[in-house]
Amino acid sequence: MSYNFLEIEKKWQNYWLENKVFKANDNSHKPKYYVLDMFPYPSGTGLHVGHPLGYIASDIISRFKRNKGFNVLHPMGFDSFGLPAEQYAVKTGQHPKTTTEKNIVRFKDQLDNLGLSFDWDREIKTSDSNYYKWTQWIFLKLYNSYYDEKLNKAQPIEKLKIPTNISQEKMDEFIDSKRLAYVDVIDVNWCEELGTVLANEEVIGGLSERGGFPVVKKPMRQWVMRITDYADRLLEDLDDLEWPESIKLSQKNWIGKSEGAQIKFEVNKKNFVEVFTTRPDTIYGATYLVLAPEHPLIPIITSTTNKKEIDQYIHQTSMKSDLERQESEKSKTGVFTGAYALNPMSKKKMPIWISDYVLYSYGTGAIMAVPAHDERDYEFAKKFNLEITRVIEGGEDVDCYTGDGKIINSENYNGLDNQEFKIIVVDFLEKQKKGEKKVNYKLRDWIFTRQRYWGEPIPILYDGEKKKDLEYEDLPLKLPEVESYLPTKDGSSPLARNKNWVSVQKDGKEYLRETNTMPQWAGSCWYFLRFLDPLNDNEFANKDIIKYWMPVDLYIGGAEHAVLHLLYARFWHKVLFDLSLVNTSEPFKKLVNQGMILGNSAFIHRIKNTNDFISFDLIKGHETQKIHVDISMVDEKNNLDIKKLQKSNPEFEDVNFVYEKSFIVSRDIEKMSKSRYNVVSPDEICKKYGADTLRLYEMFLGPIDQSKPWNTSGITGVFSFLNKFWNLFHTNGKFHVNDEKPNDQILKSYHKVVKKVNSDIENFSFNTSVSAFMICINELSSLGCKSKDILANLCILLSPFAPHICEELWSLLGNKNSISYEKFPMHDEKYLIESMIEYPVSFNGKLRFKINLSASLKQNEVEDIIKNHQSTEKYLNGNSIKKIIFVPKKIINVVC
RNA sequence: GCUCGGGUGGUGGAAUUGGUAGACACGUUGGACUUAAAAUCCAAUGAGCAGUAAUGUUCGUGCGGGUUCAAGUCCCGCCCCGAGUACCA
Repeated sequence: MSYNFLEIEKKWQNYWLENKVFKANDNSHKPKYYVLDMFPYPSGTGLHVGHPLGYIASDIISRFKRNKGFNVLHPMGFDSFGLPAEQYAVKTGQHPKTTTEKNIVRFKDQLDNLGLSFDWDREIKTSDSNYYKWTQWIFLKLYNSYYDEKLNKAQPIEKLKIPTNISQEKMDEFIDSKRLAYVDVIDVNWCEELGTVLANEEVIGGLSERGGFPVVKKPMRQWVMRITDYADRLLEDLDDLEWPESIKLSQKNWIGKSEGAQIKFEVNKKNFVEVFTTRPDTIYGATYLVLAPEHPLIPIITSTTNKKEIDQYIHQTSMKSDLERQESEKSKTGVFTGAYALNPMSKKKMPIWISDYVLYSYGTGAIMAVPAHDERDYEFAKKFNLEITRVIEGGEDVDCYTGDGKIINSENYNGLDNQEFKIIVVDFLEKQKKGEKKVNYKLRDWIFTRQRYWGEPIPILYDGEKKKDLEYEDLPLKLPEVESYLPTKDGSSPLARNKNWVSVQKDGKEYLRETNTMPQWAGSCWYFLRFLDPLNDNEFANKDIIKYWMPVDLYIGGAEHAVLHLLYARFWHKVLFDLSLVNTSEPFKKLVNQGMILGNSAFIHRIKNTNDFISFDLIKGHETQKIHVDISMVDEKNNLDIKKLQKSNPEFEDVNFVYEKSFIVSRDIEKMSKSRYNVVSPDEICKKYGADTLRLYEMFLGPIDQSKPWNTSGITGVFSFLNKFWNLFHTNGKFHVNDEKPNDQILKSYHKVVKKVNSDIENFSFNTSVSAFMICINELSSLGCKSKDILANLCILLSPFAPHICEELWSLLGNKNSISYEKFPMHDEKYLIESMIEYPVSFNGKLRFKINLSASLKQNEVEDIIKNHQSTEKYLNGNSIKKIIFVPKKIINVVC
């Protein structure tokens, strides 16, 4: 008989909600702890079993910290602007607001069913105008700030020193060129299928991150954020963060700092080609230059004889999409300009070429090619038969050597170490005014506008080309109603359809509104600040409250946001910090990535060009096509319920199923999603086993940061553990405990689990804590423990993992308060040492114990325990102890 | 290609960081209860060999070497899988 989890769980969920048990206090004498989840996008499918993984982990930490005496803030909200709601709106004509709100209700309900300890009084939605008012306000802060190179921080635009004696127009231009949010006509990533521009971070291998549609480069007028000014600080401050190394590394790579030199190559008296290189030491091996096809110098220096060929080449490459450009990676293409430049060191004449393997967007858009020591240059030189000169000794067995070595073929400098020579070259060129030390970044400015409906409107007005920012009183600038949410192919925003909204009178003047919207990342750049003070009408959050709670002590979410959300949020936060609006330079102190829970998709196979579906066991020799089927149509042994399938989908009524005994499907592990028909909802599990079981099971599945396929087969083990726990303190269905003092064996078992759980939670090793509980309950069962004290402490210990059952047992013990703020139990070292010395490690006549001393016991106390323990006697074999040697923290040698 | 992770029973995964390898759970097998099934409980369960048995013994953490009294863990050289990234000069 299982305990009545349905009744118990509902009861406690209501109790927590009604009594606001998890309400965080903004001024408390307790130390604070801010636990944050990456808030979800409320999709139409609701939660699947993968979502709660991170939420359960953060909830365990929240509850643990509460029991440890911290004032815990654990809020939740919704990142409710975004593409899917809009795409759904385009399809059905329903307002995205309506569907989003419906989805949020469903999400909240599902979250509450899991017993998560959120402070719902602080709920926020990014699409709520009370929220995006402040997103717009921060946007204007960025618009009205510039980066002061000397102070190395952002400053209000009023402090900017503007050159005098220039026209008003020039002045405006100058100011605009310094703003952190600025407008520029630049080559952007245009995705026609999505009808919008995308940030560099949202393009992966020439395809859109969302949907995988082709992206082309196209010059457009866009709002851009000057994130590049922060490149160095975003890089350096990573060192102090407790983040997974892999995430730090991704951010480092994305920022892509490289140190080298910028060198001028003279073409004629008037013109020179400037290049960036990290290898100035190879300058004697630079035998030609290459310009990107977009390079502005090309029309100036090209000889008339080659003009036709060059124009054709430039035209060709401009037609290529990013994807096509990458595909042609293997074979290099290019044309000769007919012009030459002078190598400032070797004084040799170098031909200038044009090729698309040089990117205009990186460095100076031009390179000095050193074919002997750079693989791309080598390939190009081979193809076009250009000179290859070795200038570094080493790698004789390869055609192209990229390592270090002694300098050769470099006139007076031969024999030097190449790293040494690097410095000499830069010094020499600096004196000649032909070059300088230079740092380059891969990071580009953040393209900020989207040509979409369902996002924050940008609070800017236009009077022709002249911009005017809205004032505080004008915020929020609410999203207008439009006839159609459909994006346009020409790149204008759906907001432009509402003509009444677009034209506006202000101070007796006619203006037009900006019609683009902000990207989805905008709302999530600062939401963790709004949670601190969500109802504040006068500021985005009160300064004292910010000072109390920030930074976020623990941030839990998926690793897929490594360079998107996490980089943008850090950038905004640093701007707010520079403007003294927040008190920390980094928002998230510790970051933990939960792994993804994958789905176990099922497939049926159609024989190509027929209407026959063949069972997977008979598939050999057939060419087939895989089609997803809903996993609810399939049993554990991979048998397909054909009737059920045909009933739910009439498409399959007229097809022929070929099989022997039963129709077998094939399986594959994939990301969980509606389109793959492999979604498992937590609701069914909660109904069948309860939320406590689901919580424990998800934690038991494996290490929190690991991705793993969902598989329900082991859930009975966790479920029966909870029942054992319940039944241990029940006799014939009645609650049954006693006041007896627990014996040593019980205490040993109890202290073992206390220690394990304490250290495991700190290390995010939740799977092993669950195991430790199971062992403990098994041991206590066989020892027949019914001790009141033990139960009380076990309830507190287990409550972060399985809060409902613990609250119930806690109240059965006669307690009136929620368990949520009870003191977390601590272990007694004495009992642990005894169990550790039961298994000594011995060799060479010495008896050794491996004991992890955690300092609460003194050395002589440990000695006494060892001397008096029965198992010591057994291992000593009649010898007596002469000496006990303590090696710090690790092994104890007993010499006999 | 480069950069990170990671390879342990039939499965998910433990192993106090160099000290009993396989905790815990699933699965499987056998047993108890039951008219029967479900549920529950008990026992066995890395592989091999010997033994009626208790037990003994050999092999065993992707492969090949090495360091050490002792290696899943450290070092060297390979193989495979996963993730990220991609002409960044």
